[in-house]
Amino acid sequence: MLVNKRGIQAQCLTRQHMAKEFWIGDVQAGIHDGAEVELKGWVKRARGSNKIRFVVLRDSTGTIQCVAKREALGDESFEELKGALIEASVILKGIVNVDERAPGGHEIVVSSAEVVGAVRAETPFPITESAMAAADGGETEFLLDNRHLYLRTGRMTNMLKIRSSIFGAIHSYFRDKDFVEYQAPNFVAGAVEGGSTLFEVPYFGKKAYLTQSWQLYAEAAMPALERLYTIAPSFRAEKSRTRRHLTEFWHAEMEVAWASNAEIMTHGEGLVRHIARTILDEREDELVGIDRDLDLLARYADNPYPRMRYDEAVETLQGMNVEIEWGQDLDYSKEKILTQDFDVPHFLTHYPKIAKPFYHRVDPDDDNYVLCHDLLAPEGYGEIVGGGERTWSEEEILARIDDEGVPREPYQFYIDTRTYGGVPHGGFGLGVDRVCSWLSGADHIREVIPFPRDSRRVTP
RNA sequence: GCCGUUUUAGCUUAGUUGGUGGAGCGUGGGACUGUUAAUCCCAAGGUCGUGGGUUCGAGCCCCACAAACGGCGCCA
Repeated sequence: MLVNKRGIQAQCLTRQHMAKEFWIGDVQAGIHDGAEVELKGWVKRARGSNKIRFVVLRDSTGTIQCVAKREALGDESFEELKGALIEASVILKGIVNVDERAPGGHEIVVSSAEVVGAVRAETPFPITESAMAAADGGETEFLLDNRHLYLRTGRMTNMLKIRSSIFGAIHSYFRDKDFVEYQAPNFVAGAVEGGSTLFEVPYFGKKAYLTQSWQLYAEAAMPALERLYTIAPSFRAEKSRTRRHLTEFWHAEMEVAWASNAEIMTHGEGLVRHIARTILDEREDELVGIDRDLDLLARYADNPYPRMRYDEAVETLQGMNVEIEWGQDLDYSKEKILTQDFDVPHFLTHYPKIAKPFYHRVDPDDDNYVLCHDLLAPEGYGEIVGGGERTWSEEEILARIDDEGVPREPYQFYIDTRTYGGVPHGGFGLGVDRVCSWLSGADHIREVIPFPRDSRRVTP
């Protein structure tokens, strides 16, 4: 166990006035060697004989072996500890012993034991590590039904910590560049993406929808804040059953006034590379814990992301004998073929106008194209960022809304952004869960969010 | 919406040409003073997803339904 990179000192200071004084991660880092500690945690596993018992205790910071001897504990405490089943919560007191025989190099020689929250034998903890290993770590129906308990397992704990660092990295990237965090409503009247993927909700006798994106409301605030971002849930009623889709997902979006497509892409690349760097700095142990290749992540953090026009991508695919016609959006099967040889994410730019919604700005140099970009992740994880310049003149936005047969009325506030001092601007949306999934090497996007929502599951 | 696969103990699973359903984990009991997913012995725990059919006989063959999972379209 390595010394925590954020600094042991800081960890102790921030926690010292809490009801819980000692943390397993700190003990394994060696800062309590030889001292008496009181550990509060949960039983991960236990083994031993009638005279000596080894309890592997876990808390949010790690695991440690605790050695309990009958002669030292006394019969009563020893028997109570023997009855502490997997996931029972306990308080153990003892001396920290440096011992090579213990996993992690440290163990607790227990002097007193108290079971706080017992687990009954009739209802043992249903998830066993060995059974999970037999299931190959997969997301079985059983584990999804017991998600609230599955969160306690080592793999999920690692995932959730990595996820936390990714959220933190998004905030720090934007805040370091003087972006303002800004919130949009989740109940909305109109669509951003296709209308067929709207979740309809009854709203006092009217119909409302769950938002698909923060973007339109961000554009309304763009003239006030100029550089803004959010991290918020977006909702899409897609019946997609893939490893990349959720019906409720976390969306990191940004909007910048006076910015070109190229400038927005620079932010997209900067953000993704910053995220990769941050988890390498903050979550090395957790990434190793889920068997992620750190060299791959370093490559994603340290190298520039190439940019390729849609036309080039189509030509490349046609050169590989893939059937594709100009004007088609790239579906996943084609993305996958295109990205299979990528060693870092690639931007695809300048899609045909007919493949994209009305808010994308038409390329003034060639009105068959729009000034947009998608960022495609390697390893088959697909699109992680979509963005571009917005249609910003009043005349053009009205024409594009009418062309696409979209009603004007729900978008009046959006049109007003152009009516009153419209300026060139753009932004992007990043699928946070997709980034978590890709950077952690997960088999499925469900693995990186605590309570996944898809077209067939809203429980637990 | 479409295509495919699966469903056996609390969990993970084996189950041959149709002939009395086995195991590992977990749980209970026992043995063991240093274990590393401890080991060893014993025990409890199964209307084999539901309904129907074929057969002397169905976990296995046929039909219907259900649920779950995987994939596609669409997207972040």
